[in-house]
Amino acid sequence: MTAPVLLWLRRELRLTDNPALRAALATGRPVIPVFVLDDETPGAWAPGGASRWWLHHSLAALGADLVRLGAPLVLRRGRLDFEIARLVAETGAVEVHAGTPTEPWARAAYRTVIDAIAPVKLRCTMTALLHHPDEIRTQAGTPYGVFTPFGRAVRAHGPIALPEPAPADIPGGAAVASDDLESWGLLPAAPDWAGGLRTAWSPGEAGAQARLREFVAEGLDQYRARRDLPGTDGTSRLSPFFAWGEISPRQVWHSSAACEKFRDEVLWREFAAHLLWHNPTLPDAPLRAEFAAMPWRDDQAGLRAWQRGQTGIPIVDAGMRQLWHTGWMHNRVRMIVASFLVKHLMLPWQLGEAWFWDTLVDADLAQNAASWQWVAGSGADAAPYFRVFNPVLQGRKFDPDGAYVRRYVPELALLPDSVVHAPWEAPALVREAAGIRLGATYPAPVVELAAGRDRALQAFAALRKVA
DNA sequence: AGCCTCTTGCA
DNA sequence: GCAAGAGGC
Repeated sequence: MTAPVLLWLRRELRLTDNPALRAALATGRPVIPVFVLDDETPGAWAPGGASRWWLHHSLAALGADLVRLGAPLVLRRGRLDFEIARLVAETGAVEVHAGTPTEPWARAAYRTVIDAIAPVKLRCTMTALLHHPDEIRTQAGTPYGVFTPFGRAVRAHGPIALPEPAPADIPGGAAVASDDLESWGLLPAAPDWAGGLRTAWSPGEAGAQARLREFVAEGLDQYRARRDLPGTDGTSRLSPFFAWGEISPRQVWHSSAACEKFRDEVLWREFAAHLLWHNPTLPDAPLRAEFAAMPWRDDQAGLRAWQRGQTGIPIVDAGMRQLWHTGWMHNRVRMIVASFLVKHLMLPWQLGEAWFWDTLVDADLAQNAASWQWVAGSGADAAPYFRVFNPVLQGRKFDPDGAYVRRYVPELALLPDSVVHAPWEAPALVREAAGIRLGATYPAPVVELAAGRDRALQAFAALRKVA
């Protein structure tokens, strides 16, 4: 019998346009697909709670698809290098095919896998990005640090390869023992907090394809006009499918030719991944060194109010509650809540990054780190330090009828549009008529907005002076 | 991918 | 009295 190859799937949980799968099939050998759950090697960046919920359903869907195609998915739990080496030994595999890792911890781990399986080779193919980060560089040969020229360079780099269809069948190898997915305990049990996630999402490749089709058919032409309005269904909501590689950026790119504004968002994703590639400490340390001296505050109560959506600022609380209940937050609101944490509360962006990592179904190391640093002002192409989002003005501008706030902060539902984003501005009689008592039925603001803004501007200005 | 203040133009 | 645009932070 022909010796098999392993197809090690990690964050490319799809059959459509999966170059690693294609490379494995091209060997002409039986293919044994494997997924290894390793909660040790990633350290702080092991998947968070919401990501684990998603992963469970994604693996269940992929497993069913792979059975149908003839190559059942093998699940193992343990250190990546041990488990891949063990599987090579068990199966007599002559090669291991995988997606090119993009996270710094994974890039290091794959080097230990290479040592552990030698002389069997690990063959990596880029599955997560349009281009390998080394392909996109400035004339001077340096990585791009500003989005606009980066995007221009990607667009000028040549046509994006067309997506490959899923194979009709996969020649499987001899049977290999697999863990039972249920035994991994990826789903929350006591308490089961995933009710809102189940309502909001259909994880897995079929769900990804359905969502893409629906967005292209019904949302793409309105994207530019509605993308910033959190009360509407104006964004693609593809991010969680991207996070586990249930859809490929090439497929999304080629499906969205009718809207360059949306393609820009695909390129922002690409930009963040390239930034992390070239700056491995991006998730932990400010890219601009002078930000290490930022006098962040220590405020457990403020952090907790932010996490729970109890800051007393309606649009912030709506966003944080949307995140808690659905595992996702509208992008416009992500910028608002992040700015509020980092600037008005002056809490370190790493605390927000960690909370998002645990609660987002689309948690992605590069996107999360690059975006938090962008808001904090410490990242590449960052928002200037003096750019402080005013959550009341943002709310009035992007949620003018308060639909979003009312949906996620129902205790404010009866307030008139004019004050729904600033209940403290409402005359006492208006608040009373709406059933609101500040500090009782809804929190008083944890920080006075003008004072918080001034405090942040002063701290950031001092930082700039030092630099 | 901001906010604020000031100015201008018009009612 | 205000909306809209310019320019500084």
